[in-house]
Amino acid sequence: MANIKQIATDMGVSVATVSNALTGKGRVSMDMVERIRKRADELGYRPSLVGRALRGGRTGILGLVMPDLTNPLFPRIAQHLSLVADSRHLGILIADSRGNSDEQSQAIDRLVDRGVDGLLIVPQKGTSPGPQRVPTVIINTASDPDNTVSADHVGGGNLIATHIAGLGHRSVVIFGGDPVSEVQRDRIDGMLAGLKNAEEIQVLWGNEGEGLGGLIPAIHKGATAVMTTSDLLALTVHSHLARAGLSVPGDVSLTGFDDLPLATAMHPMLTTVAQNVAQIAERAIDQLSRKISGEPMPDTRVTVPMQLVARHSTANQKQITNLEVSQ
Amino acid sequence: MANIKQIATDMGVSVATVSNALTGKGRVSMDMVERIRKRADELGYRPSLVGRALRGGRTGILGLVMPDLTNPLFPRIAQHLSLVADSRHLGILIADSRGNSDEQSQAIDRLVDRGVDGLLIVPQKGTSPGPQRVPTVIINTASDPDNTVSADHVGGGNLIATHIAGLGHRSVVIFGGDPVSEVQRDRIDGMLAGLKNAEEIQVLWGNEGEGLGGLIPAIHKGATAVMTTSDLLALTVHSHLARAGLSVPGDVSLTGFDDLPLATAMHPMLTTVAQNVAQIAERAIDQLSRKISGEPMPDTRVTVPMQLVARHSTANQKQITNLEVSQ
DNA sequence: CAAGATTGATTAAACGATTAATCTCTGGCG
DNA sequence: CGCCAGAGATTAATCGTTTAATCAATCTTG
Repeated sequence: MANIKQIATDMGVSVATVSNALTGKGRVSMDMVERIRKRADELGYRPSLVGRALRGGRTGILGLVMPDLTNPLFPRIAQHLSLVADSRHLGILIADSRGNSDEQSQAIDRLVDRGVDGLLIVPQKGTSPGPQRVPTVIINTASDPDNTVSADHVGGGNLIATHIAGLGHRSVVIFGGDPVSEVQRDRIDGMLAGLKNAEEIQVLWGNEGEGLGGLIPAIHKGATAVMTTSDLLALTVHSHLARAGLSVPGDVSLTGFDDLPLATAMHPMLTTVAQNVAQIAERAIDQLSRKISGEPMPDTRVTVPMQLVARHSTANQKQITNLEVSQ
Repeated sequence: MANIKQIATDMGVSVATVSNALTGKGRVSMDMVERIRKRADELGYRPSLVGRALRGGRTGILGLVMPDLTNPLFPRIAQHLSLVADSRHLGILIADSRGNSDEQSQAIDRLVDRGVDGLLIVPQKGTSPGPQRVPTVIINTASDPDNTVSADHVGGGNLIATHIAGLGHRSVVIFGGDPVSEVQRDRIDGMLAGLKNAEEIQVLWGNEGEGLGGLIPAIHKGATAVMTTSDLLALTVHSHLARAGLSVPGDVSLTGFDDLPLATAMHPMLTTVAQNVAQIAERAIDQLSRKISGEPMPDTRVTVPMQLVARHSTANQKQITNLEVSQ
């Protein structure tokens, strides 16, 4: 591998001059700059980022800590983070927190040992990592303390609930996966806010088939819409409705959350709410870069709006139900 | 941050002695080793991996190149790779190849510039990256050239086809997403091999709703099972069958591939085939580490068996169909 | 034309570790 | 007593870069 010394001896100048010529700092004649650049190109010279890191005290690498990634949304975040990082000439080192907060801090330690300049943390459900030895930005849990970049889960809940209310639904079931998750609680809070004119709201919890017992009875008692806190949950609900002979959206409207790939694979395609993952990634890296370079922070908590994706699993409230309700 | 020099002056010895004491190399008295270790602990000393990398020529970092990750399997691979890497004291730097092979080589360049010791590449569909400047292992495309670690897609296809054949199905539809994908072609090859006693096999291609036109007619002509090359595809097929009034597995058996989270969220739960992602990750990093350290390679291509996950979307062939066939 | 400013380059230290080569003892042995 | 071996430590080079300090030569200016 060609290094700066090689170029220097080739051109009969000092390494300092080469460094200055290539980085554009210091004072070097136009002529010299050009010749050095040329030679560097010929040799296919690539500066050693390791050498640079040692001297400069910055590796240009960000650490990304993710929880157990059963949630299909995380990879998309990772993908966009990596895209944005690239464009800023940063690298991303990943670590897995394996579903518990002990491993989470170990993962963080390993990243810090490797000399990352900052940390991006998607925290375990229900935990919020304390202050770290390096600049840190938390992703995606709006209820967390400062230094957080997050989708507006409350706003998203509100958005989709308003959609449902606008279709005339007055009796609604809300189905959540896990009460420990701040994200899910936020979403439900938003839904409740958006449903303030509803006549009957029932909140059920449970995942992977549990807690579905209350669903069918609720519908027979007049509920005309089911709102879930995740597309995966919506799929489960959909299957159960189908088995009970209830059609979507004919008999009951159904909504998800996150706009996962399965939302368009289902039939009818799922009405859901999408996170602007690209923007979350961008803002997160923006914030982190600012912290690293010690710039003043304009706002310490950033919230990115969500977007309603209306598809075919929601429809106007049926007339029959209308009659029942108006009795 | 405490460094080796700090410890050295604290103890009144040279940095070389400290380094030797902490790494266990060179000649240092027991007594000295103990005292140095103690002081290092007190200071919370962590060696600078950057300094070490510069001197040693190895960063201890592996680059992971992933294609556009709409495929929900990739994140699981990434997760396990990160786990295995940890246990070997390696780091993983990620890069996204954004769906085309140009960006893929740029992503590789960036990783190499960062000084990774080796590359793990999950290639774009239909492309196979040529030889690289650093040791490389390709993941998950068995039809690729050497240096590949992959699930046995052919074997997996065979496995699930044998399951279907064993249930008495003789007329089968195979549904693939994208003929460009080597992986999917391998899977289908395996299925065909496992169905050699079948009487009628129809292969259809298409994703996101396309190509489904031929499905219902095929079933009315006597097909009793549909096999797909992906769980996502299976979900789409399932919805279409339901709309046509056909039940799974009552009227027709259905299979997926990969055992994604949605496989258990569906109803009935999907019979599918699972990749042993943990083992793939382990073997991949094993191979790569060997290449990096220049050890002789026992086998250049590694194949990891897949596993049948029989759930409730497959059942014995119906009697009615039996009659039809036996006419 | 002398003093000071400017330009273009060099020197050398620094970042944090590893390691080959060297040095200084002490003890063993003939 | 003299010599050698080996233990235990040090010295100094090295990895590839950046950068403050310095120097020599040229240009400006009163």
